[in-house]
Amino acid sequence: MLDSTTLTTEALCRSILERHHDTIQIQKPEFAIRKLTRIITAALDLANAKSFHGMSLRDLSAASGISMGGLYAYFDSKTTLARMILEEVTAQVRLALEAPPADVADDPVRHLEWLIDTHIRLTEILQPWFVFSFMEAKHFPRSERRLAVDNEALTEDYFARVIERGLQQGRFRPDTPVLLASLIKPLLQEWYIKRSKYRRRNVSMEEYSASVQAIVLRSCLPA
Amino acid sequence: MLDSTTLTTEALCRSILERHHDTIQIQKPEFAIRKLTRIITAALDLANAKSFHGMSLRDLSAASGISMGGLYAYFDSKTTLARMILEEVTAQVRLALEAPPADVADDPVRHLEWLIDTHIRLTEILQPWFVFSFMEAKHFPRSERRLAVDNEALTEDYFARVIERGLQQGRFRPDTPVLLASLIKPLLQEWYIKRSKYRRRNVSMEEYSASVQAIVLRSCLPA
DNA sequence: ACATTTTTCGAGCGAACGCTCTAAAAACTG
DNA sequence: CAGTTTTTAGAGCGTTCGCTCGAAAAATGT
Repeated sequence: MLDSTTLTTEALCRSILERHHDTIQIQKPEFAIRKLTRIITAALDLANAKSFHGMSLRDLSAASGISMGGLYAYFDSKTTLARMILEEVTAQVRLALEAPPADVADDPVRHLEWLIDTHIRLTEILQPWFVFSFMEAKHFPRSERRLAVDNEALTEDYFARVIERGLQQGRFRPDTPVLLASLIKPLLQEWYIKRSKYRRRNVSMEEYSASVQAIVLRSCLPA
Repeated sequence: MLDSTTLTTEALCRSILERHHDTIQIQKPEFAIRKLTRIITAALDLANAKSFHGMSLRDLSAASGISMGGLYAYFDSKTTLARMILEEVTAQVRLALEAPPADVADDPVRHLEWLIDTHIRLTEILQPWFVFSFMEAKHFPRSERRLAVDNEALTEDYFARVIERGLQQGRFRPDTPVLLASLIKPLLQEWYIKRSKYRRRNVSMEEYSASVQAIVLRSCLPA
């Protein structure tokens, strides 16, 4: 079960530090994590308020309280900073969705419900991270763009495999829309991209999750 | 019926010229439309390849074949250029969706199918325009951002009204997901935002439209 | 206490940005 | 063809960008 007390920004930054320990010039890990957390927090704030391009490193320096030069002890270019965030999002999606509970994995219907609910819960906790990945990915150099594309393909694949299994087991109607797996993804993205709109309308995460589940299941369950 | 021979870039640029005739310094309309078409075409190309921020006016000058100074006879700032495109997209959505054929307007089911199909056809013809509106809107000043938000609210409203009517007439199941109208929109956006993905998979517009219609109708029609 | 390493700092670099401005070219008018 | 208006061109302005670098400061080791 996903838990917002373990999925903290600090925890993700620890993971980032491990992945980039060779390029991050700071020696003391605990020290580095604390500062990296300040940097990433500020970067997500600024990038989501304006855009990653619109956020200057002087902005980031002021918001994080770390000098221009100091920032470059943690990354060697602005693009690397973006890559850190993109890679971490992919890693967390993998962690969250790859291993469903045993009692869920057997039943395609429950598995589908679980995937939808888990994805929404994950993006609720890590909303700024997912918004960043989605909104900024298009504007990056090729290799970084691939990261975001692969990330979406990964999510779609989890759904495609469950739907395929449901069809084979005869649990889903044969005329289930072929594109269903592809079309679930935008339904999940809507939640974090338009988060403020649903907050304004007092739509809870549970309501949203239930609506998506209803739409998906009614299009693949026998009438 | 939408027609790609009347919905040309030139036709939209004529509409833009009329809306901005007071700030565009060129006197001869036919002349202005021809050049404005070159500018907008190049701007959509460049902005969608990189991003609107990433597109410099020197890029635009080179791609459109119009000098730096010449560009400013058509707009007084880069933001105004963006606003021209955003406003035109909103206008075209209005034109396309506001007046359904008489034989469609009476039946909520057919009306819903028509809205979905028409929106997909519209965005197929004007794909670069819609991608621009969606991708770039977040990064603009407040007033321009409002344009894009209103645009989405407008689309959602067309769906919300039809669904409401279907419920009142008892044509739709009472437990139709409350969020259905909001969730149709991301399904329609997926088509133009990920256009290249579906081209790669040989998914035709008709297939896509049918899938979306199936998903939507199965969640609101009685079982 | 000093020596050595690690970390912080922000002024400064070249490049690119949005935008302006004036002189020349082109297009009309009579 | 001269006179007038309209349009074009691109160098140049001030600003901001990503990024660097050497010196100061802090932390650590002996």
